[in-house]
Amino acid sequence: MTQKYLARRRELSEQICALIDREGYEALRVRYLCQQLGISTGTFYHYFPSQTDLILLLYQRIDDYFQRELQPAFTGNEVDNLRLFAESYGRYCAETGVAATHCFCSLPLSYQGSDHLSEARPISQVLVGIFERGLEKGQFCTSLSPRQCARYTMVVLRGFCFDWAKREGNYDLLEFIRTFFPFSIRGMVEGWEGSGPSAE
Amino acid sequence: MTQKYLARRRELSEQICALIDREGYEALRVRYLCQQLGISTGTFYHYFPSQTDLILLLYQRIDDYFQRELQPAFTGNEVDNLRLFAESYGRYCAETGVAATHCFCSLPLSYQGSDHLSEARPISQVLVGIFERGLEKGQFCTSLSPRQCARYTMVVLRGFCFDWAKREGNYDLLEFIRTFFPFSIRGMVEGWEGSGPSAE
Amino acid sequence: MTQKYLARRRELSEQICALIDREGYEALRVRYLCQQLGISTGTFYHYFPSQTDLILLLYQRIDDYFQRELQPAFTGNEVDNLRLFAESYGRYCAETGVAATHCFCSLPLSYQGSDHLSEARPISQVLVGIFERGLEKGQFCTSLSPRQCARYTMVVLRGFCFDWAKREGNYDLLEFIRTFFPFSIRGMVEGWEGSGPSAE
Amino acid sequence: MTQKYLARRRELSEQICALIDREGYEALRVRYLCQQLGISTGTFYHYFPSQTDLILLLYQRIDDYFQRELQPAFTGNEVDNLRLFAESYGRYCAETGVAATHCFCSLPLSYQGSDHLSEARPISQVLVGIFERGLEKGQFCTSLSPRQCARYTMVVLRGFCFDWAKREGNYDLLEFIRTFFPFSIRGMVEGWEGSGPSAE
DNA sequence: GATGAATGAGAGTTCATTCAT
DNA sequence: CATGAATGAACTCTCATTCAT
Repeated sequence: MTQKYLARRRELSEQICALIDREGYEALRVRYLCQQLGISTGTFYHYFPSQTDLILLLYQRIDDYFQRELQPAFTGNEVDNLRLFAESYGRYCAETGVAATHCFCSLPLSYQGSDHLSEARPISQVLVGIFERGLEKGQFCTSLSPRQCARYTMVVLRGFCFDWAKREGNYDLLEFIRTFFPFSIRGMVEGWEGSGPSAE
Repeated sequence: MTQKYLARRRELSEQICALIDREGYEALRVRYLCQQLGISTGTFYHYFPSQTDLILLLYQRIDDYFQRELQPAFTGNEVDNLRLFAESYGRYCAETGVAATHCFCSLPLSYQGSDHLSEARPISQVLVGIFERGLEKGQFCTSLSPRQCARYTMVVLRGFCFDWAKREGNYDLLEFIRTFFPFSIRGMVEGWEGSGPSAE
Repeated sequence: MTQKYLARRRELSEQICALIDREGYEALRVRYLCQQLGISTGTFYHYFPSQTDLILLLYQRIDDYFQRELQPAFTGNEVDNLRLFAESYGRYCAETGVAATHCFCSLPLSYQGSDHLSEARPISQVLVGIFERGLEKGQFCTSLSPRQCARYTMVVLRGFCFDWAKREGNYDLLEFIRTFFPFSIRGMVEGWEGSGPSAE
Repeated sequence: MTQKYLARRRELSEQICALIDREGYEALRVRYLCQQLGISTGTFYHYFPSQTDLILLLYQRIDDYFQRELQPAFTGNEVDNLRLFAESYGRYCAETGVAATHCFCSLPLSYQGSDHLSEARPISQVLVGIFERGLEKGQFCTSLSPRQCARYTMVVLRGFCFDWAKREGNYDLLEFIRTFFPFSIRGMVEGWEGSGPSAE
């Protein structure tokens, strides 16, 4: 039954994500993964036709996180929301672990028609929303379109997190974001300095 | 003779770099690489004791580029130099190709005691120099140290280039840098807008 | 099922042993071995995680032989049992073949915590038992401990068999043992001459 | 010139033997050996047409040792000479090292018409001489021929030394020989007990 | 004589994937 | 639904040996 199938698949997905968080890339080897999950390789391929499906899991998870957990916490102040977004992104990476962060920052380009970097992805939509509303309300001050702002923000944030993962998490990612993200954004926000930490 | 050995090694290095530029990761497989170069695996290992030595090639190349080609072009205006640096970095990636860019942006962390992300690398030193002189001359306006500025700049630039490579080079990297790099830097530079292209 | 796995493993083990007996060292090369057995290398590694596991096969086989086949044949006369042991050891080598004999006489020292020369191995235990009982019953006459006697006996017997293998089995090992083993033992046994073949 | 060639070859031989004593099997790899000796592989092959020639070196050396150093020390008492021989053999192995001992005990069978186990080898001749004179003088008491005695003695001694090497030299070989060699020989010698150490 | 660059077969091992049960 | 035995191409790396210089 499809219902059952999807439920089991979701269950396995969660276990796999947890495994990747704990053990990183290693967990992506089918045999090892199956051992850890206590299933046969046959079963794995029953639910995940290809190994690369695993990568989609990581993307779905981050999208879910931002849609379900973050968006409800937003306030009417889009500048604050933006800061919240950036810090949440960093916190997500820090919690998810170096390995998983490295993984979804670097590995996949696009796979089976699904573009993981796409602005169509929910996480980008959340960000675009922030800029749309912020520009409307005059909280941001830039000639860029909301889509451009969102794109730029994602590139920078991903850069931050990937650097952290490449350095094996040997510094405080959240602190780094709090210190340097304002620099990246200041140019787009009138009076950002007054509304958050500043390096000056 | 060592002279001869080094010359041959350099010759092979160049061919390997060219191959990686053309074909990317694939080229890193020893057998394939040897086929393409028309040498035996024995010869390869004669010059490159380990496969991972290949990665060092990419880093050496970029360091060479910035030391030999860029630094002599610097002027007394460090803000201009910074822009030059960013654009050169982008141009280097664009010329080097998607595959090689992806390769040196993502793959190696550190290898055999040589930390490829280290601020000690020549390319970072060049950047630190810009900020040191710029701060001295009052061309920059920030409370961050030159090292912090350089670090931040590298993280952002790498983020730009890696994004471009992950999207398989399907947009103009240089244009992207010209548009968005000023945003990342503006907060550190008094009057940046007036001294270069602006998105406003 | 583990049952099935072990059965298949045993089946392959036997084929491998037979192959080693026939062809010796050569057979230890994974690729060749797989060809001969008509299995893929993947299958081989499924049952034998490492090539060195093959060596354990040879040791297990000889241990099994002495525990299952020889020990039940022992009588109350430990001097006779000792002779039986020596001749059986020789017969085992002769039947097993030059190649396998050379193999387990020379190659391995110790592997993965299992010491193949150890006095703890079943084959040594069998021998120690002979000397323990023989000394108790006064059938042997020596100041050495049972363990020392067993150790000495094994060293000598192994020396005999290894020599035979090194000479490519070009003489009758059993006859050699019947002729010379008494010399090695006589000093420990009161009246050995009367109880067996003598070179006088 | 042949003279010069042989001199250089002998010089290299000695360096190689020293190297094997120090580092064991490893030294048998042509490349490594050449590095250590400071010669090119071409030079090596000039003097040693094949790698297996190296093994002959070890045999020649032991033969030389027994001919030059031991034989002159012999007395008129062949029983003493036999003991001297056994202890010298052990001492030679102990000095030569575990690696070299393992090497010449196990590796080669026969090569290019030269049988390393042959009774024709000088070392065996020395031993045969002991038994020939001993039997003549009535110092030994056995029905075996001198050649058989020598053969048996070599097999036992080699067994002792190989065991020592296989256990990585973790006990005192000379003490072992002093304790156990008499057992192996007692049956052939009237009154051996009185003429040397006994385990009783 | 001496060099060392070049060779290339062959080593052990990994791992995503298939498919009969 | 689930199993896991079987596959086999591909991987990195080693090393004795040759030969043009």
